[in-house]
Amino acid sequence: MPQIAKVIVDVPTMQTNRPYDYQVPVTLVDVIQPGMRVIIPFGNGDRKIQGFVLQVLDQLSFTGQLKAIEAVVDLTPAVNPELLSLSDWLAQQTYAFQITCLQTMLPSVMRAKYTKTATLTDEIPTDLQASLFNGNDELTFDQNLAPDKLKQLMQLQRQGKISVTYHVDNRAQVKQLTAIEPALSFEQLEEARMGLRKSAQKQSQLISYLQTLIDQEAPTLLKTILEKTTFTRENIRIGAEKGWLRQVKVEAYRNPYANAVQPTHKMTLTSEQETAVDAVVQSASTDASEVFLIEGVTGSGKTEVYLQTIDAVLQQGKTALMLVPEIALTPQMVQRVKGRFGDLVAVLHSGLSEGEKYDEWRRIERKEARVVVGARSAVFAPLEDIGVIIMDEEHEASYKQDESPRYHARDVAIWRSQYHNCPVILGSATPSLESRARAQKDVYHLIRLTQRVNQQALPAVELVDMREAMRVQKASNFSPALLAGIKERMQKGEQSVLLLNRRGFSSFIMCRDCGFVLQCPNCDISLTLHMDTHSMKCHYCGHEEAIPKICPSCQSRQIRYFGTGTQKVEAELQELIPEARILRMDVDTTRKKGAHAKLLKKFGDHEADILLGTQMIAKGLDFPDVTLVGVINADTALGLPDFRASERTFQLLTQVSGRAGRADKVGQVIVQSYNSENYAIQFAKQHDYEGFYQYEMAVRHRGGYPPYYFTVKVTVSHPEEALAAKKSFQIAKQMRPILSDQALILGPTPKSIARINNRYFYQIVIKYKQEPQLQAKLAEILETTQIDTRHGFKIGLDNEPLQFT
DNA sequence: AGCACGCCGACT
DNA sequence: GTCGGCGTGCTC
Repeated sequence: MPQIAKVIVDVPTMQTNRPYDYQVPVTLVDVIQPGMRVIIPFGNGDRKIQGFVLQVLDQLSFTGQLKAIEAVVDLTPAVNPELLSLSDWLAQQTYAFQITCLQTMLPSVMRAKYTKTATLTDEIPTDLQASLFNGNDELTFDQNLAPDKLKQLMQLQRQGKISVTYHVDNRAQVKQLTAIEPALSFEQLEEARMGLRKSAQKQSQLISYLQTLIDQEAPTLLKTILEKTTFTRENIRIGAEKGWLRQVKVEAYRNPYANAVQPTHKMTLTSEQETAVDAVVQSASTDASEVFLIEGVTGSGKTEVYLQTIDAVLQQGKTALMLVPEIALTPQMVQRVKGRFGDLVAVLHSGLSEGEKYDEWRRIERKEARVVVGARSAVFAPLEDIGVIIMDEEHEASYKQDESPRYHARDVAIWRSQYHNCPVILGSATPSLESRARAQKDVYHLIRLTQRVNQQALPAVELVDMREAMRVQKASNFSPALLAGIKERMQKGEQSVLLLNRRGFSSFIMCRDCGFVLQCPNCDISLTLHMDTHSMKCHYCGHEEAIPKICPSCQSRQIRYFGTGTQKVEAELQELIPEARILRMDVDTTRKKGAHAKLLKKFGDHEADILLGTQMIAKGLDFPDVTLVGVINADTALGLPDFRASERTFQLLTQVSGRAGRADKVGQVIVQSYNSENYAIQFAKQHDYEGFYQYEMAVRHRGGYPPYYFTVKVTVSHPEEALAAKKSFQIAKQMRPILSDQALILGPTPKSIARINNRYFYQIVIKYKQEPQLQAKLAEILETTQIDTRHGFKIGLDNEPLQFT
């Protein structure tokens, strides 16, 4: 009976965002399964593209001429049934194309690359063949093909002198290594030895060696033999030639953590920790999908709770998924988990090469790894039979992807937990207001860890009012109190960590005579100074140019740096304390792979007194000799027009405060600010999350913000500002009639950076409580504005956006 | 996305 | 007359 496959094709547009029917060729009838990738002809020219099989049916719903599947890419489905249905839900939830969702769930190497080649089928003038085809009869189309050559090719195509073929390249390469195994039995080898000449010492040795390998299950890697024995490549080759041994290819995993990991052991739990573990494990064994919110002060041992929960779940024969913000996925963290569960752990994060990520993914897929630790996209790890999903630092904004599909890993985690009937742990010292409010309403189960494991008091936080400090001294980033603190630690041989809250701050260049600021030609934003590359860069579009020596506007030479970059602060501190050994950690010094870990190791080895950095130093670092944490500018985020500014400031301050004085030494925190009376700073000083939560909830209630309201953001962009504005007003007007009186439309307003990459952005934010028609209307708007994309419009939807600026 | 088709202005 | 510009529709 004829088989039909429903296929999602790799053409990310609104119109092709639906399954297409394909004939399954007889040869593939028993091969093709849902979730496999296939290569299919698509469109008029039958160009070859990749697609995902959704279902295989024996009935067809399509009445036209079917095309047949060309080939299968996978031997086993790349996407299992769970993830297939997750992709469907995700597409609905985030208004993204299903193909984009499917590709997001897989390692990037599994995304197809397409090439197009022209082959000569007829005689053409030799000079043309020489210039166009380089004398060959085949040519690959690519972007840098000169326009005139492209014209010539099109002409040839019209004359029917070339044929165009499409290729789908699969970049996912399995790394293979050569290994050997004995090809004969012990006795046969002995016989072979008899046939040798007396002088063939090495060959005899090889036979003996092979005999020792006979009982081994797996083939031995050639690499290992060459390293550990005296046999050479040539010896092995002769062995193979004489039929004593077989050379086989084995799949190798690129193991990014090949170096031995220190095993770590279970720690004794405090009674609070134990209660937490028990509650979750209890839930795991009842097949319920509860969400636990663990609100635990810094140092309360949340990680140990996670690890012991994972341990219990593994013992139930299930698997575990642990999500960590990218920035917290430090070598320290990985070591800790690997140390506990060894080779059962797969790690997924952006520091791995594409190939390494693919290998880790395959280890999970083949059930060799049963614990996955990773950043946001690890939430799609193909684990089966999940027993618990953990999300550490659940308040972190990096769990939300800021490109399509704009999903929040927390939502995906909860979806998967319902599929697997397993608990979710959301852990944080400073939970997001959304999660904490859900716990209040008993949607989540709240567990509070109030005791620190070492029973030590939280460090004292001292606020320094910079307005005051600046009155008595000249402008500086360092108050006398902070400087004194740093010097004191240096004398005691202890260390300091300094945080530069960089949000909304960076160094730019301004002319002191005319006030000219160097701007990006494509975006409405000033260029940022980068000392390491000696250039000015745009952080939005990547535009780069030389640092001007004279002002382009008034030709003055008085063009100077402004703002507070880490480099500038480092220079100032060095000047103030010449003998200080300072390590700077920011985007520039950690760009290279492994640089982050190297810097941290240096600091851990006491090669520096001071670690100076941006947000990235706030998370997860654990150095016993750090007894002072200084926050250079606590309140830059507070000035931003974002209702989450206070929450972010509170979270950041609490986070860094926890970095001071672990182990046996007392810690101190010095926070410099221009707004020390601000409630976020005050509650952070008191280490009072619950107080902050109550206060902030009241603020959100008054302003009508989440978690009291749901939000959705519509962004419209166009190269012409007036058109972008007009379209956004049109959309707002369409929305109004279907919304109830409870819903509010904010805007349209231009984005705070109105122009990015030569496009103007306008946005609308809809705040609502319950709008049954909203989702359908938004989907409809995406559908109807489809035509406008032809005229340069881009319309994007962001469900529950984290960025409002 | 990328291709064909079809309608208009500028050319051999 | 036709070549080739782009606007429009469609892809199982």
